[in-house]
Amino acid sequence: MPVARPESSGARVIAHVDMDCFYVQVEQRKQPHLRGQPTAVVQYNSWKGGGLIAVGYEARKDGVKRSMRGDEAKKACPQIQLVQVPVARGKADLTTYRNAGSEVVSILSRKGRCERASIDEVYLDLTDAAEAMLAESPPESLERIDEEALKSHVLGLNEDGGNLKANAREWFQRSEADHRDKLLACGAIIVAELRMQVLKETEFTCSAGIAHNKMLAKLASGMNKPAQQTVVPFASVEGLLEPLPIKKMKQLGGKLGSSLQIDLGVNTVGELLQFSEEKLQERYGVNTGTWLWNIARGISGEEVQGRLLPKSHGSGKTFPGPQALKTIASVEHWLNELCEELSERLQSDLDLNKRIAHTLTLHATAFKSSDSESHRNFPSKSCPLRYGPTKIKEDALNLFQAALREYIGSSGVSTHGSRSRGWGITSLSVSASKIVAVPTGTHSIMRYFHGQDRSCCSSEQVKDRLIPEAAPLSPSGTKSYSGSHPTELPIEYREETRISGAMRIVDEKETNEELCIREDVCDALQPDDGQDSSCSSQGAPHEFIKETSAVSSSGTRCCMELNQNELHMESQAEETGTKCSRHGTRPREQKRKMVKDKGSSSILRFFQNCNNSSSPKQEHARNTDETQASSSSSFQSTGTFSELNEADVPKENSLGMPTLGQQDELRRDAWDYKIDEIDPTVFNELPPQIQQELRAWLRPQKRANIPKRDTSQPWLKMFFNKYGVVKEVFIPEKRSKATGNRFGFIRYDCPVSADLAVLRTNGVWLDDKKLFVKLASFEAKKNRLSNSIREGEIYKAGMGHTKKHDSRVNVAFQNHSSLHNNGNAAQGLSFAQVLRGAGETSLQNKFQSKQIQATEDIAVVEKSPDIDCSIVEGTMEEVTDSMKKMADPLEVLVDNDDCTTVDLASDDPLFNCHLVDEAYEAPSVQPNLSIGP
DNA sequence: CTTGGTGTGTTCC
DNA sequence: TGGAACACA
Ligand SMILES: Nc1ccn([C@H]2C[C@H](O)[C@@H](COP(=O)(O)OP(=O)(O)OP(=O)(O)O)O2)c(=O)n1
Ligand SMILES: [Mg+2]
Repeated sequence: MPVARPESSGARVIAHVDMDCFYVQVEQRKQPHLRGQPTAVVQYNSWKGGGLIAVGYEARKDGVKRSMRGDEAKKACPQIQLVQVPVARGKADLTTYRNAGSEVVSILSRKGRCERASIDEVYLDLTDAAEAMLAESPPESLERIDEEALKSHVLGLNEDGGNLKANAREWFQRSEADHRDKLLACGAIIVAELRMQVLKETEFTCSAGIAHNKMLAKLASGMNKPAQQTVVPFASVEGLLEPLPIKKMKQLGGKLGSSLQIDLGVNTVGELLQFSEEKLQERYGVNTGTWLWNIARGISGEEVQGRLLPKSHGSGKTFPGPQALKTIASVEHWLNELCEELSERLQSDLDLNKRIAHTLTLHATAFKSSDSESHRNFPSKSCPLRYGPTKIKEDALNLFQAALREYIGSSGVSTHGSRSRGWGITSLSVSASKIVAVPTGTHSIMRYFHGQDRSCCSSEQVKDRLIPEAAPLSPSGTKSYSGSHPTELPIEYREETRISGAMRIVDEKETNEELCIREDVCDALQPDDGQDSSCSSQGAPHEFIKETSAVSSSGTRCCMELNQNELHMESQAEETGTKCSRHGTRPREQKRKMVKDKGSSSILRFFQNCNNSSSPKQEHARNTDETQASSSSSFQSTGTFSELNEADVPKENSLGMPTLGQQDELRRDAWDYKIDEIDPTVFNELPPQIQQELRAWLRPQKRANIPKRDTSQPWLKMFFNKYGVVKEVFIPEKRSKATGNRFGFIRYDCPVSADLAVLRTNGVWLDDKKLFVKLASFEAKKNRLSNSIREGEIYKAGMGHTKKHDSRVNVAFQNHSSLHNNGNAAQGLSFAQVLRGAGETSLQNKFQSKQIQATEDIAVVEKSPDIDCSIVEGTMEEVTDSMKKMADPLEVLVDNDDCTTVDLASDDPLFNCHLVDEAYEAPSVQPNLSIGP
């Protein structure tokens, strides 16, 4: 029953809620005997006791920090209890924490629009609820205000003197208070209730900030940390921000913040006020400049996104040091593990939330030992995502191979069979993104995925059946959960019974509808032979979260531009401006001094690091590189920074800027400090080398360019190693007669498809024939080819996209790959489905489905029924045949860039060749849709 | 192969 | 666009 927002005040009530030492609390709930004890969560304890990722407040008192090793933590706090992160498939498994986060979200989303900001944080827009409370039962009229609310810290209230709670009560009930303050008071009461509810239902404590925008709320939630809440009244904003070190502000904790410090000399938010918006824009770009100008004044119009579920899922692992993967086989093994986890989570998301991911991405990091100076990053690659563990594994491996070829190909390091020659993989990850809710319709996907199991069919049934029994962690609703878990299960068992982290969004409009997606709606949904197509495994949802607001509230969501406009408007309106108070020079000197002191302590730390590490480091240096060793010892011998000048640094430096790699080595092996532990406040007092490094660090990470020595055409190079290993490249002298374009041929070690039909039929390359650019959309293609191709005429079967092939051919017109490429999925268009054998869709009618039995991989953009699409399997002849049988071939516009090399004899000049025209755009990696051996 | 490990989200080109 | 870079939990 939201009350309309009064015109008079655009003030919002925004809360940020952050769980206290979250993973630790999760573990303490699981093992209650840990409560009250100094506790931390580690992963992989075998090496140096593992790495800490969460630290309880008792242990923090002893100086235990996140990212310490387990051994260090023990040293700092001998009684510390270290709990290990669960391990599954040989890697850390964060499922329990995701699920715990979901529990919390399901509670915190009850009172207003809610945004899941991270695994343990949410933002809430409580404006409506606060306005409603103010209208119906304002705090001043309340007999009793929640204890918890009264414990709020209210910035600006002098907390030092006298009774804090009395002060707070007075503030809450002041009748003469500003409307905005009253709203915040209501917000604080609501938040206190929510926090109590979280505690009651989950046994977790959390902290919160309540303010007029996200930025301030976030700032506030961290100010008083375990189990407390902090309110930022409008009037306190200036006083809060003015002395605040800029690095404390969200988004300024990294390079941008350092740049402000080093390049602008700005160390506190107050000092930022002196710069005009134009000045900031000039240095940091229009968007960032305006953003900086605004946040310095406490202005942030960013909306709370109504989103309770993650936008992507990922699974990754690092392989540090000697564990680096050096064979394709080991990469494949780990990719398989990662893909299995990912597939499980995708399956859960589908089951619980009816969401489908459309893009699979592979990331990796690698090193090349044969240095070769082109120190490029391992590229990431993506392709359309097909559901099912086996398909995901296969596609991920293909992506990896494509990326590896690119990585290796450019610098001459070779692969020898599957064994690496000079490369190593130090991290792998797969992720799934472009997740969209499936459209509503008439057919439940559950029936398909779960076969005979009717109980999974409707969401209601799922809810009724699964929630109570499957969720030892948390029944939905208000029933509180007691900590009576079975103690540590064996890993295997736990893995099988683990709970999905995904949550079901119940969309009001859709609750009673079954899903329209059916078996082959979307190629993406074909389950493969893998294990997780069964109903049971991990389908157990533990939460259904009702997406109350947001998702569909079409107008407010999305568009950055709108927000930016709001920003401007707000800066003119009230928001929380301190805009008149620029150039507060008076406290500035003091500030400087203060930060300087802090800075010198950081310098001290720096020296200590140097000294502490000098002897072991020296030893280490001996084991590494001469360069490092020498720079290390030169540093030690000089003893002071001021003497460490250019002459001391490795020769390369005198020639110019050192490479990043060299700097890295210097940084870590010779001196052993971390670049972001240096306090830029004292930048000018740092030794020149370190200044230089800091500047280098600040510079945008350049894409290391592929060395230019290569004279071949860039348009040709885009296809190098794209589909296989390049065996040969040849570039005719002449240009295409038709287009005037340059062109070339790449011969791979495998069959490819490309513009070959024309070449074959002609016998002579390119004579009198046109080259056609591959285009994504039917319309574009039609226009482009209108001169040579008539609608309604069948030319020849072919493929929409060049890709690797086995002995058989797939034909795809505007299939999911095209969708992937032209971004339709990303634009939120929904997918209709074509069901084998059923006759409801237009596509079906056109294709007379009976003749096309193997309609895997079908995706149709509803918006453009004219480019309905299909994939037909078979040999080239078979495919051509079946297309001729189609009732209405009008849409089947095929041009002659669609053919494969699979039929060619090995001595054919075009065997395994790909013709590349300079007008081509770099294609993306496609899943290997081939069938057969 | 190294700001520790595993995930997320946004911005820019 | 996809992909890199960045920022954060
Ligand atoms: N570099 C990081 C930071 C955080 N986390 C995980 C562990 C934390 O428990 C959880 C939440 O992060 P927070 O930064 O909110 O830290 P905590 O919740 O542990 O402590 P606090 O009470 O300070 O919020 O995310 C992580 O895995 N790696
Ligand atoms: Mg937290």
